[in-house]
Amino acid sequence: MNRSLTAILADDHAIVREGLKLLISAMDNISVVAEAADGEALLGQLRSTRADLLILDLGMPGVTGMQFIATIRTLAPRLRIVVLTANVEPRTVRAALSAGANAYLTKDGDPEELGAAIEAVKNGGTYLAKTVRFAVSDIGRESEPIAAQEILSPVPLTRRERQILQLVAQGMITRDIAERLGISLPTARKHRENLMGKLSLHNTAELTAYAVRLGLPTG
Amino acid sequence: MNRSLTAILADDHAIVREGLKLLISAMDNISVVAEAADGEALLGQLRSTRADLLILDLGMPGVTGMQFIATIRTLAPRLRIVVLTANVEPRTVRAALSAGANAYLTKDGDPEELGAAIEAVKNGGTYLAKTVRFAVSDIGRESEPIAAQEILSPVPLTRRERQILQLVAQGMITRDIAERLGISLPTARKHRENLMGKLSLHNTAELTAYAVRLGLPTG
DNA sequence: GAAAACATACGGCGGATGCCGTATTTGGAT
DNA sequence: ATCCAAATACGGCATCCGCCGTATGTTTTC
Repeated sequence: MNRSLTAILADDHAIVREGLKLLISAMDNISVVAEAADGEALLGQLRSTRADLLILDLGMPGVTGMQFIATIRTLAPRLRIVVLTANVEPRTVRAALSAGANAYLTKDGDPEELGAAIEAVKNGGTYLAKTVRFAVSDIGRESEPIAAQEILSPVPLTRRERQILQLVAQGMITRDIAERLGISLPTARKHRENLMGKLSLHNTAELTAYAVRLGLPTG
Repeated sequence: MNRSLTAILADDHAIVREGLKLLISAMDNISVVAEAADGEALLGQLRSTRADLLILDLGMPGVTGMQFIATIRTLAPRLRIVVLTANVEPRTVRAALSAGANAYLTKDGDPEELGAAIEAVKNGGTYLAKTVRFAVSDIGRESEPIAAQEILSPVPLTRRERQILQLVAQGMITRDIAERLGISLPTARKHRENLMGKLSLHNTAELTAYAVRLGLPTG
């Protein structure tokens, strides 16, 4: 007989979180011992609570992309990380796995996948939602050139770049951003270009969509 | 003793829906009798199932803004509509209420609000999540000039405009959108311009931020 | 059946963006 | 003290965008 698993549940939507908690509680041998609504709270819970499993919503405020997963992986090497998100982009899936996630679930997937994922990672395995398996099926022919540089390095942003990303999320154009930060337009442009380069984004729409999904303040 | 309430649960994320179902099932005198993952399925359920209550996620595919609520209100005048969404924009809140919603809940709200909202609408009342009450509190001093034009008409978008808004939320530039929809670039541009005019948005960043916050499908 | 709304398509103009350079200054790490 | 990353600033060029027109066919609505 196995001992019971303990899980931390991290999702910024309290109502959704409550529902997930019930869903998990209905399973055998697993209990939710802590919850978090943002990245900072989650780090606090990880310090004060010992758990086997983390159910992590990637859309949370303060959870800045894959860096966050890598950080957790460093802090708690034996913690099993189950990513649960609405995002089905192949790049995100690969990045999450490279950063150290043990499973990747999508919110539109079958609820039974949650149980399957927990079972898989409990035994040291990996689980991918059916909706994203295609994302890694072609990893053999595509991942080689970009592996080390783009995926494993979760693109550390500088302070200025983060400030600009935040203002972009609020729907600002570069001219306004420059004014707000008290720097020249060319400089703001350069920061923005560097930012987009690091994130492999190629236009305003992609950049803004990325910034908003990170959960930055709703200007 | 009241008879038990019946509810239809509409949310495109199956896992979230399952959690919500458990959450609702834990309440007294209410049971989920049908579920839907998109607008079309929901309309089918409304035709074939008689229910007292609808829990509606505004981010669903095929649930095109407030027109959809108005449609439901017409089809089932006595149905109580509880909107449950991540969107906290005052305009959206007012528009949902104007279109006929009986309650407006946000996903980041306290789970107890769900019970409170159900209780309120059961008795013919209205419920607003704490996080959005400010949105209508100033309706007295602000609603007069814009009431008829902007609030009551929650800027009805055409089908094409909605399609384009959705693709914008995915980070597409106009050229790609035109190609995807099989129309010319000038046409796609025109639709986009009309869309921005209706929403009073003035650049790509604002439009994208708006679209993403509406909870449109994440890529 | 007439009127209104919608979808289609095109052109011009000015500004903003994406991408490519270069270069100086500054602050922190070694 | 030295080195390096970061922040600052500028220019050019092709493209995209925002805003302004116009126009025609289709669909919906009254």
